Amino acid sequence: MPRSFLVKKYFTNKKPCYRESHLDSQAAFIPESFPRAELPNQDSSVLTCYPVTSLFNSMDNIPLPLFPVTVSPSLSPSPMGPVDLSSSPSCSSGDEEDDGGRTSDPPSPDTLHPMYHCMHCSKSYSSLSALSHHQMSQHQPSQCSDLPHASSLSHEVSTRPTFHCKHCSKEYTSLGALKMHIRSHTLPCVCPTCGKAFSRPWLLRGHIRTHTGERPFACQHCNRAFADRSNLRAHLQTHSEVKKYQCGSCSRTFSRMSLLHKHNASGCCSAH
DNA sequence: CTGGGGATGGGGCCC
DNA sequence: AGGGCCCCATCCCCA
Repeated sequence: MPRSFLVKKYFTNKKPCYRESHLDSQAAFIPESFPRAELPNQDSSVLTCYPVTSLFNSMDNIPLPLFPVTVSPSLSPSPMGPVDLSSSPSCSSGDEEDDGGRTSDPPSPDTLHPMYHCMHCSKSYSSLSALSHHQMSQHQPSQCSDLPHASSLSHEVSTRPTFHCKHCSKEYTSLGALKMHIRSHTLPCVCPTCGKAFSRPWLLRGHIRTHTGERPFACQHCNRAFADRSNLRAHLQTHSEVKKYQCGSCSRTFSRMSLLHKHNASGCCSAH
């Protein structure tokens, strides 16, 4: 089951272009077979994640919260616009309220409330007891037995706490998942070279390779090497006669899902 | 137009 | 619980 693509659409339209043409000349063969991605020692210092709430402006197109969640003013997007990151090099100063410059996310405890939803109506409560009281008073069994799905819904499901993102309408069943998601809003990992911000340290590491030219993932079949394992995987498909992604109608195979999608979109099979 | 490379995003899993 | 990594996916660009 695909995972990430289900929620990505918010961000897809405005990707900055970070192409570095000089990288092509540095695609040297690396004799090691599929080493783990590692950064040179010199990069260890740049892996620090810096809080940059001001970059949050790029998320303007994110839907407003649909739920009455608590929003800390300090975490709100800055109205000042993008900040000159080059002038604020290594923040990790500890006075940031968000995450203190650490890699884990801001959510201060008082801003992350699990919400309990009534399965019979759309009301939400910040405590289980409040929900129970609501259900007892408003949805007695005799009152809700005629609800369409009342019998099929388990009590556990209805009272499972959910954690809402205060920046968008997404909700999660675990605090960890929510924290991970919030990073996509706060983008705490900033490239010291260009100021580009990322949600996770390893994304930043991959990005830094675009500056350093490091390509730790080498193809065993040719001399190419890649900075990203996924790109190597896609490349390996080009060495295969039978590609991984096959058109269901014409049996033609493709090395990438996107190519298959293009193929389908072009009307190869549907046009007939 | 097509195929491929580069860059990036995000949920889930593992440690 | 949190960080790192895996895997999958997408978009852009170029040959």
